[in-house]
Amino acid sequence: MTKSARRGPYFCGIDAAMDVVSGKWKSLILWELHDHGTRRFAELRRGLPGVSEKMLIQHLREMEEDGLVHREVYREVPPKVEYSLTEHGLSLNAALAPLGEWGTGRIRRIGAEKVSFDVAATS
Amino acid sequence: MTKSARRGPYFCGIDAAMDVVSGKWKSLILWELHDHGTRRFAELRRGLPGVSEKMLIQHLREMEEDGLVHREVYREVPPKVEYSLTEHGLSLNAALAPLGEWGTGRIRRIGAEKVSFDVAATS
DNA sequence: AGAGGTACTTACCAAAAGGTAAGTACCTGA
DNA sequence: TCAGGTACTTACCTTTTGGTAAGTACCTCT
Repeated sequence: MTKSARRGPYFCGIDAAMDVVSGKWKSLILWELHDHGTRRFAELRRGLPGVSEKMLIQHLREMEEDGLVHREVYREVPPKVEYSLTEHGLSLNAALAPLGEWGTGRIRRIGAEKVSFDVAATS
Repeated sequence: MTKSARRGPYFCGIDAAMDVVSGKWKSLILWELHDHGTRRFAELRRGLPGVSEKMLIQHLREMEEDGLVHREVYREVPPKVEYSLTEHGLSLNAALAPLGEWGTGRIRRIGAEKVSFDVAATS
């Protein structure tokens, strides 16, 4: 009855890697966590302008299932939960670096804009 | 009136790269073209078990628009069209290599299966 | 007292992505 | 003559993905 799969079968390695990275915000979450080391839920939400809370936890849960992020719950009130990258999350991020450079080159080529906060924020 | 966009705005390079690679078969098309240098439409279809003709051309057209593949039409009967990677397609493929290796490692870790022809083929 | 913050969860809805199956026009080989 | 190949195109439908908005429970600050 799980709605998540992400366990193949796969055609090749790229196929398997894309499966865990595809999702509107996943690569951004990866970057955000790599950049800050560890982040709370609300910090991530603020760091990803435009993300909905629903998608944010959905993605975080899937990435936890896939062994990319670690979720540390502090049993206090108000609630505190910290997210960080696991070993596999870190290596995935490293593997994404060349792709990021290629993308930066493409942005230059086509003259695409960067997302600005006023574009991303819904209010 | 074009239904395709893929022109940003983007949060970062990975975002921009993912935009042109996301699509069920795109990375596979990239690999297939890199592997064989140049392929005809029907050769690609046979090389990607399970792909529908609709998605195959849709993806090929988008990748052509994005400057990743070159489409060479030979005005003969029966029709002959050859697809190959452009300079940018080749460099994208190179940038995907580390991701492919990471994915191969993940397949090993979770013990995922490779797609077999009987799984992929619809008839 | 009331606004706003913590981290979610849930129901409902819209848009995007992808699949099926048929049609087109012309050719080759059995 | 008739199946099967070439490279598509089109209409229709299902599945997947993502967004909205509300609710939960408890806290701090003004």
